[in-house]
Amino acid sequence: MQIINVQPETVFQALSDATRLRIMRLLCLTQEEACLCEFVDALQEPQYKLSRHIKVLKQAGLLSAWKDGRWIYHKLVDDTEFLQQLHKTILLLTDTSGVYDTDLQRFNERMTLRESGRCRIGVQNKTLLSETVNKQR
Amino acid sequence: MQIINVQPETVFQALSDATRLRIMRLLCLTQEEACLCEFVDALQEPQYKLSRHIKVLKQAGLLSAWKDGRWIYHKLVDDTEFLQQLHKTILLLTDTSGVYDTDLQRFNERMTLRESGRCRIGVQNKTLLSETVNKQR
DNA sequence: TGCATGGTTGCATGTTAATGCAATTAAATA
DNA sequence: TATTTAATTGCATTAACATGCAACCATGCA
Repeated sequence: MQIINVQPETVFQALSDATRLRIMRLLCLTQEEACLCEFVDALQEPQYKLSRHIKVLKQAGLLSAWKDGRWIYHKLVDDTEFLQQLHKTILLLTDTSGVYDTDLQRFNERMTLRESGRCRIGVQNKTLLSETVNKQR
Repeated sequence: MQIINVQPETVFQALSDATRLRIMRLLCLTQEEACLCEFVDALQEPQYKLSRHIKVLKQAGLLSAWKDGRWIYHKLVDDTEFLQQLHKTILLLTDTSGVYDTDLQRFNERMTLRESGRCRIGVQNKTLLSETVNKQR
């Protein structure tokens, strides 16, 4: 239902960005599904930035999503042998800088705030939100 | 001796180009080492173009090379579990357009021209060579 | 030592992509 | 129905990248 015709190079292109690799690594490690606000708190990156990176991963056929009210949960697509192998490969990346580990810790902490397995709060670090200027009228 | 500190995203960045994937796929399939002119005849792409793509792959720690006179042989680096897994993944890419297969056929044909396992001729398709303009004096 | 040849590279050009800001969309709730 | 809020997106800017052309480097051989 998802992947129709993604060029091989598009997949690797999607993985050629440090932030997108952090997202992928986190999902490979945890085998979880998560919404944008949880990614924001785990990676400590601006909401709009992660939103766009997730979009790229989705268009490359690497992620799928389902909607639950205002929350959209993202998870790995793993319905081909290629993708399963790719995930194994991503897990073998050496965490030289320690980011992957830090991301995982913050993610796990953030996951404790779920209620009955669902995200019920928004981004905790408010500085990472895009602000809407008060409309003067 | 080769990989010192290649960022994870640099590896995938190197694979995010169709031509570079063709080079990698060919080497994964054949487990061979080959010189530039052999790649040129196999992929039917300009010499300078492949030269630069091979350089990118080398800088990403994916290829290594050794010199034999005027010929330089390139081969896969596979001294880590990550790289071995990566090669498996590349082999699982579906050859939707059939390029990988065509490349392999032309490569195998080209390999029959080797003498005692060595390349002894240059690029066969001369239109793929960069030409030097005659110097007027 | 000069030439042929395998391979590399500087320069110019067009394209794609990442990011920040701020506005917008969409769904739940008061 | 107005407001809050999770998420997306248009716009502008900057940087990175692929490519073609033609010159250049480097090695072996006449």
